[in-house]
Amino acid sequence: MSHPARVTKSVLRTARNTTKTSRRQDYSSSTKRALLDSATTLFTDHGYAGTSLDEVVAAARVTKGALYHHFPSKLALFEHVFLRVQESTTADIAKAINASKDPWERAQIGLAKFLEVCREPKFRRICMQEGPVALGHERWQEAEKASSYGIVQGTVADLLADLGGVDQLGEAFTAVFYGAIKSASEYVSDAEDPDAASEDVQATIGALLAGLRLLPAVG
Amino acid sequence: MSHPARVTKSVLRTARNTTKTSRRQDYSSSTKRALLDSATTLFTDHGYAGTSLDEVVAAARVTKGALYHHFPSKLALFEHVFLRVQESTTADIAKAINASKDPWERAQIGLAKFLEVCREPKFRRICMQEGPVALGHERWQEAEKASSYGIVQGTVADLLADLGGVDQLGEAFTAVFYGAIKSASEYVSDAEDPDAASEDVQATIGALLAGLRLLPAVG
DNA sequence: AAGGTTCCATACCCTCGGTACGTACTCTCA
DNA sequence: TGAGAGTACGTACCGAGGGTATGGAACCTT
Repeated sequence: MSHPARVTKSVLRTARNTTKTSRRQDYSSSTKRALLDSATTLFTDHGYAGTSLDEVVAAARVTKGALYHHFPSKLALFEHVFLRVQESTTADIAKAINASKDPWERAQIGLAKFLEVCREPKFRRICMQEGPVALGHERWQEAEKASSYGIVQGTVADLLADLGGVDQLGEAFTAVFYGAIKSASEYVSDAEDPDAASEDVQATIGALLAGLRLLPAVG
Repeated sequence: MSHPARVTKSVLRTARNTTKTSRRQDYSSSTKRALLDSATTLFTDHGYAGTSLDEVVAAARVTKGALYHHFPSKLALFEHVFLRVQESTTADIAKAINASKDPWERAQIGLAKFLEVCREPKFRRICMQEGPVALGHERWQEAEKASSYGIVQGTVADLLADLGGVDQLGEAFTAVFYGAIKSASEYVSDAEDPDAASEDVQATIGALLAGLRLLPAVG
């Protein structure tokens, strides 16, 4: 079998391109990307246990030999998919947040953006639902702390600093708040009118935070 | 093979017991319970995908014939286990809550109790982690609404009614609040000092609710 | 251009969920 | 009270799917 589909990317590069990637490497990375892409859509649609490697390699038009050349196991394949989705999503949120400097506004923007990306089935299914079970709770939490949770942590820290004197509750507050917005995203995604639900949820969380402002001493 | 282990329950009943269960039914229900018990511990320790039916039947000292006589599939077995754990847990919480009449106190008691039961690996693993993936998000949510979520919904409704005039946010608020306490339970369970973490978390949620009280108009 | 390496296909193995069927035990009823 | 019926299993097997061993073709190196 020749490789008609894989050559696409390499022929588009000019002859005087200085990058030293060989044709062979182009083929390889292209099939790897094809595997990751098909795996992403299949995992999104049928979950981790619900998709067979035969389906993945068929969709990528290769065989299991190719898959096991690039990934040591099904779990490793999922982990790559997971990290890729998580990374791109986190980057989106971080970019949106950095549009402002005011901690309360940043929190508001971040929440809205988070609710938005959570409506993408890819992120919901792979990162929120399948992730913890497939990777194991421990590994999943570790990855979370480096991405979404990390963003919330920073945002919340700024929020609490703005209030002053509640440092000792920071960790607990972050955990609780993170759970709240995750659940909020589920609520929005499942709602028959997601836009209206999104407004309700943002109002609710806004109310909770506003109430926090009125308290003289939280700790 | 005789059934030395299964006879235990029936011989304890007195001879003049009026219940009309036959010896055969005793055997049957005993093996079914044994299957559910071993499945519960194995699912708790290794998750749904991580436990094989061979392990389950070996632990229950029967064979797959017995298992498939009582349950049509592995998933059905898990669902029985799931519902059993969920039901007993929900009953515990409901009982604790009903010790008081004041909505704010009921919420506080319920939260404390919820944080407590979530520290049991059985409930955490089966109902919180494996449940949504194994049963499917839809089926899991349906079961949740009839148990833990239902309790929270009632408690929150009383809370908001006490505040007055926030009916339209009830649904969204419940969803957000439920996510908050679920995440709080995780935080407590994973903490190196769960008791201290539990206090922090309860203080945090208490602060959020207290802030809510100060708001003139939430909706 | 010859050898080595990378990349991938083919064929096979093993675990595990599920099924078909046989059997022993028990309950019912004549 | 014993014979038929039905229940509660055990045993043997199948197929799907994750994983491996092996071979070969294309490519890079020298």
